[in-house]
Amino acid sequence: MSKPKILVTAALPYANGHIHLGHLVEYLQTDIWVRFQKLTGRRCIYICADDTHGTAIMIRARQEGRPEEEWIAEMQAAHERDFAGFDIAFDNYGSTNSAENKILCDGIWGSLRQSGLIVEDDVEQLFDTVAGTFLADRFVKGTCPNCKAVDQYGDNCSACGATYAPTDLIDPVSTLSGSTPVKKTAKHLFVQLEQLHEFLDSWTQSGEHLQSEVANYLKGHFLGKPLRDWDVSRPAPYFGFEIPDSPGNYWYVWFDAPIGYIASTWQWCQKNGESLDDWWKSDDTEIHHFIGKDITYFHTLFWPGVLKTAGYSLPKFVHIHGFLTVDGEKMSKSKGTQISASTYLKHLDPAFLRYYYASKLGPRLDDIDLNLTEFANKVNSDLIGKVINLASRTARFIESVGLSKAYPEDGGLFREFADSGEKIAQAYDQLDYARATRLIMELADKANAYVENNAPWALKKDPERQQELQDVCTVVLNLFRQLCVYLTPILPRLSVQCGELLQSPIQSWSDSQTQLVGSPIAKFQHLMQRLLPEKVQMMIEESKPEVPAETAGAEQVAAPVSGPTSVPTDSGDALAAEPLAPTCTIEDFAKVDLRVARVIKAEEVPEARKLIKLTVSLGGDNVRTVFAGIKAAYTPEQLIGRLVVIVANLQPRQMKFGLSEGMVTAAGAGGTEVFLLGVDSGAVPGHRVH
RNA sequence: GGCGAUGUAGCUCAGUCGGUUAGAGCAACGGCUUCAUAAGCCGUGUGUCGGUGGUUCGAGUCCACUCAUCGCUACCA
Repeated sequence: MSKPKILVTAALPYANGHIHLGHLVEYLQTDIWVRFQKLTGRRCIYICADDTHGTAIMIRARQEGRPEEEWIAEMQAAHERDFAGFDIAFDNYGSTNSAENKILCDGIWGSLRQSGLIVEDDVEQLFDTVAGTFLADRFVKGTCPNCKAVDQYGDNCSACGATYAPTDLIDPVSTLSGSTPVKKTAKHLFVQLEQLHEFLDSWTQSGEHLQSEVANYLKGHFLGKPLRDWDVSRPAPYFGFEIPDSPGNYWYVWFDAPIGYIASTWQWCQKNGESLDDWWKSDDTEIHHFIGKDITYFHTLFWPGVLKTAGYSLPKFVHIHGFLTVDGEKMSKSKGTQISASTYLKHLDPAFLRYYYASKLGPRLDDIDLNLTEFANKVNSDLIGKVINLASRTARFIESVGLSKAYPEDGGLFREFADSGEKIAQAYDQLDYARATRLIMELADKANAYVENNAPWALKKDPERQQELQDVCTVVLNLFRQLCVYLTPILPRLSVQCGELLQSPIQSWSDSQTQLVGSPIAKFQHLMQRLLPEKVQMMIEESKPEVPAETAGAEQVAAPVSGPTSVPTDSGDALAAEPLAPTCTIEDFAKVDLRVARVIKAEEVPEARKLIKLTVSLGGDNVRTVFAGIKAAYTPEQLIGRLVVIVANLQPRQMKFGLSEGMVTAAGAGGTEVFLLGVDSGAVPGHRVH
């Protein structure tokens, strides 16, 4: 009997902020696991979506003066771009604001109604008559009813620690409008979770679905007493889905958010001719949720309760991870340690972070620390010094002859590497990536020692020993390939590069068991650049706020995934003006060879209206002529000497004024709005852009 | 306050059912090597395993207390 297929979800990022390195712990942990499962031949899909509803989005859109839909579309595009930048490969990335989600919410709501779980009750809340909306706790400030401290939020007092309802605040003020809110009663709908108490007790405590500390936490914190009713509705105005049988009321964002997992799966099913029931109502599918520890409650009590009631499969496992700290402290905007995904990508290779996180991630809820010094050391030492170095110190020796015809005697190394596959696979499967990387690096050490003991550089000098040289390099490159197979879930790009170098793509975990002999190898080129510590510093500097952090207010609403998220807000005009192109694969992108080049000459072309004739150097003798349509934005003098990024393998084009042998990349709308792409210091002509 | 966790070498962490002189990687130091992206190899660790007390022939490993750190504490998203 074949193993069940696997459906994996990561928490839905909230459409109110950008992805930062804290969020990425989860998406990378999940991506690595999915890639591992796929590599071993398991049928597995990775599902995610943007979480788009709620008061915070509504308020934000109002502040921006545009429709919520526009705002969330823009955020979603940014999220997807960030994920793609880190090689996080979702099978489907949906949105909770989708037609599919609405239909599913309706159905699940019907089940809850039918099961008699829904009750109505009046809730008194503060209402902002100016903004015309009920106020969530964080949108109200006032004087603490207990200690009389002023300027406290609606839920608890930072001075005395008292907790209270916002309606208890003395002299409350709405942070939205500055007006004095009034008390107003509205009807809310509740889910009586207590009716499912017995089921939740056994599901959470079975030891099969949760980490033990999570089960303990739930037992101690919630399950020891009656479960409270869960308020799942919000009165208008609210950005979300209106409840069909309760007009004027909307589902609370946390009701429809997890249903987004199903909705996104449904979209995937539609695209791939699959049946949703095969994935969400079948014993032949294991559902695995990956979440941060801050949203444990929703995924381990409420969500199983909903699934159970509505007749969907329960999660096989909810994997919960800890938070990210940077240099041992909470991420801090002012210290520049709250680093956005896009800022990271401007400076550093995503492979670095993928590897570093992997090397620190275990199966438990401990927080993981991004120690910036260790980050640079470890990445350089492990990836460049140990693994990649194996290829770069041997491949060149046998570029012309390829691999030996028969696999040489290697003292059992290949066998040993192959046999380690099982242990490494087990570590991956158990989410113990730290162990997996440790095991892989142990092997890399052995491979390097083999190089040392067999000194191919000495063999090279002796014409009598060329066969030996080829044999030694064949062994090392085979070991290198085994390491690449084992690292594929973490470093998919390296895996592809290894396939190109040895002209045999890595397609399966079992590739680590087969020897490559008698085949040619490609000309060696660097597989990865070293991590320069100064780039880390630049990244931190760029992450620091330019102005002091704004005081608390509507801007600072937490995202559903760990960590604070307020970041500068850019307008969506540029994106709207030119919508995203259809998705391209990494292979598509790899066809375009972008190179850093230096402008060594720039000349006016008198007859041309838009063109400047550039002579650019890729280093050495490699000089070419490029015509660029940037006359309105730049003068030739401004260009000489600077570094640009060019498309270096573009088919040359005969233009009126001469042959253009490439294209200079630039952003902007055109005309005077043209901004050449530059590179951070450190790059030199000839560097490829990856 | 309650609850869940964590506290082992300068840093990040392993230490399985309690059992001989407590381990790894990084960093540091010494030597070797030069094929490689100043990469590699060999060698070097006097750590009261947060503290106190207890159980035991024996505890980093179990128990109690204690200190420190982190997180959660549902109508916040």
